[in-house]
Amino acid sequence: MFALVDCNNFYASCERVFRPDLNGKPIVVLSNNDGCAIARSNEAKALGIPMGAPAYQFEKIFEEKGVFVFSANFALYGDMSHRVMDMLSTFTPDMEIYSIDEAFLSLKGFDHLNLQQYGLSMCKKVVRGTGIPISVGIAPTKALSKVANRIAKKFAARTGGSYVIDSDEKRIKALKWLAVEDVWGIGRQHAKRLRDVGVNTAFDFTQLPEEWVRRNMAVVGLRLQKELKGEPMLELDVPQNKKNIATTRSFDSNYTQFEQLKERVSSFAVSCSEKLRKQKSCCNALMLFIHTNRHRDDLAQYSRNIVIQLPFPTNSAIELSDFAVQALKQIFREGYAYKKAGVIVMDFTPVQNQQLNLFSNSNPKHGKLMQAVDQINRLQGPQKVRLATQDLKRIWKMKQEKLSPRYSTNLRDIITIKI
DNA sequence: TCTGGGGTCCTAGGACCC
DNA sequence: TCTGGGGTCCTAGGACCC
Repeated sequence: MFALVDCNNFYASCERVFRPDLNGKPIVVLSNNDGCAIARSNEAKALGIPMGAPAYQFEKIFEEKGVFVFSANFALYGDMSHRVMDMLSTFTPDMEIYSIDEAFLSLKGFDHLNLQQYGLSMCKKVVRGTGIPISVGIAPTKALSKVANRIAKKFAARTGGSYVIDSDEKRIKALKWLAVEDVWGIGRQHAKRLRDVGVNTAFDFTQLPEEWVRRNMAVVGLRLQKELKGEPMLELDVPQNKKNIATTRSFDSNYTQFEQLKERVSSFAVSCSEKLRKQKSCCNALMLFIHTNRHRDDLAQYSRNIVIQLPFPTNSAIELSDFAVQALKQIFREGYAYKKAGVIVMDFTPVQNQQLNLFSNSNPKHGKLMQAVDQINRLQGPQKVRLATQDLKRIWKMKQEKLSPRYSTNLRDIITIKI
């Protein structure tokens, strides 16, 4: 059996942990630049604020209904996530952290336990230890544990936050209840096609002939169908190094100057290089993209990307920044108002076994230098040491008007309790 | 005026090899 | 007039996830 544990309205719940006065109040967390709603408390959902809602379109509702709005505080959410995962890891030796707020737990060999109770004990321990409410779904396959989790959450009043699918009756009842577009692994495109052929529920999907599923949804769809029928096709995934690493941002305003973009692009490359070093990889290729604001049809549109193959594998901030700026020179055009850019590094090789090039190689001194930089930044705070090509004047700043304190990761932000 | 960011996997088809 | 068989690798595009 697998358990799928996920945190309820995770980002909103994190904000609530340190603001208990917000219990029962509507909360919305915004994306970078305070752009879109990326998390909502149940109360905010009830007000009809959809996922991804542009903040400016809902300002009036926020105001009128007294919604508490927060800028995304990833330092806080990342730390709270660690705490939750730590607690969960005490319930099984075998666990896969699936996302910032979700984990699959293997319950192999736990058959002697009352699994419903076991799920409830997870809820109790995690909420007590971290303040974050969770839901637990338990079933014989990963896909079914996702279904069970939905039920646990949706009917929390009855389930207490934990639900087990351990019989065919329960499985079929659950699948008949679940709309096909809500199945894990069925997105918009597949959902539409399925609805078109009269498949409305997860159960209908399991009744489709395998050839149809194979033809229209490939082996991924077939695997999913079997999982929903109760035949396990997916194991716990072991953590692997990333195959691509990206740093991309929308800008707070439109950029028209090469110099402005250059500073940002350089910073994105530096950020990628830090992530590369963290997983001890070098990259062999780098992609850069820039584009104007797609939502503005009154402005001239321009969008391009370019991939450059590097002459040698590297994770040096200096070298990657150079390559990114070279790439920018190739695709930058005057006369456009740029709104977003990003650097994506690809085609990794491990640091230990680099293929050297006869004619040009990564500067051997950079390894030591980067180590020193990483160490300083780790101790003194991010971005203490930067490249001169980066935005030294700090002319840009992400819009974050409603940022909460970093309660759990910054000494200055620790709460004081008056007794 | 204001609209996020970061990932994965699979497949078909073209280019190439012997 | 007749014109094989069996592979691999790469890439773009499509689908999905949180």
